[in-house]
Amino acid sequence: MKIVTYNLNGIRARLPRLVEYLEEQKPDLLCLQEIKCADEVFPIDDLRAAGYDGHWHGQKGFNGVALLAPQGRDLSLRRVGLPGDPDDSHSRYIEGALDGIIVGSLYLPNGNPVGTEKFAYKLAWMDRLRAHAMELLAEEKPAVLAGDWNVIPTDSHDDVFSVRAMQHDALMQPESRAAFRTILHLGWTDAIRARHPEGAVYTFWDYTAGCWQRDAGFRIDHLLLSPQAADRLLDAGVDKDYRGREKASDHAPTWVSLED
DNA sequence: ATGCCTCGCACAGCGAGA
Repeated sequence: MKIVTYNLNGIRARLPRLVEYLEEQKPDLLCLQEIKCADEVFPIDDLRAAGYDGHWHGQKGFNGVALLAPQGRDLSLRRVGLPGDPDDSHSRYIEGALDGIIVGSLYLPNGNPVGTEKFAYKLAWMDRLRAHAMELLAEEKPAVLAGDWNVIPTDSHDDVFSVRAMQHDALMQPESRAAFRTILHLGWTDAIRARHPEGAVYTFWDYTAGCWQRDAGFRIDHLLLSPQAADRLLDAGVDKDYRGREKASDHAPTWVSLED
């Protein structure tokens, strides 16, 4: 079972890339982020024509998350929105289940600039995610928390092309990393690092300054596995070549394969 | 120190991204 997380940076601008991905990779479950559209203009007809269906939680212009699975598969919707703050207006979390596996698609706040209310919002959102991640573990089922976590886990070149270039970014701050580690240490497994303990595995390359061409990327799209999911881990990786195609997102699809 | 590029919005540049 191939589960993919893909930050699209606009589902309408990326529709040819997305349909191509579905046809070429045939994922069992796709977690989307930054769809950047209101619910009523989500291009569900185009996705159904490509053989997929799903659930989405949109927002005009910004954010937005979704879950897709092949038509005919029983993808159920468990939750829209992250619990813990009824006043939070950002569409950043949606959760479903397929074949007994719980899957959350999350778009964690970027948090820049550091020292502003945006950074405080990021940390508060991460604390809400921690609480929900605990609730999920208590179910003792296979679960995957997949998405754009907007955290570069370490200073290693395996995670970031240049510490110096990124050191003041919200993705690299000790507080962001501590919150990420706190969630991991509840009992979640970082699927990419479980399968690739060493070596650069980047998931994002900025559009500017020729970052893609010189492989100046970093790792911020993560799939975290509950113990029951980690027991079934077969492989994980990044479908990197989609980043180099025409009208690409600045993120590459990142995936995990679980034993059926 | 800022722009680099790209998106959506709305139809001109601007906010946001990371």
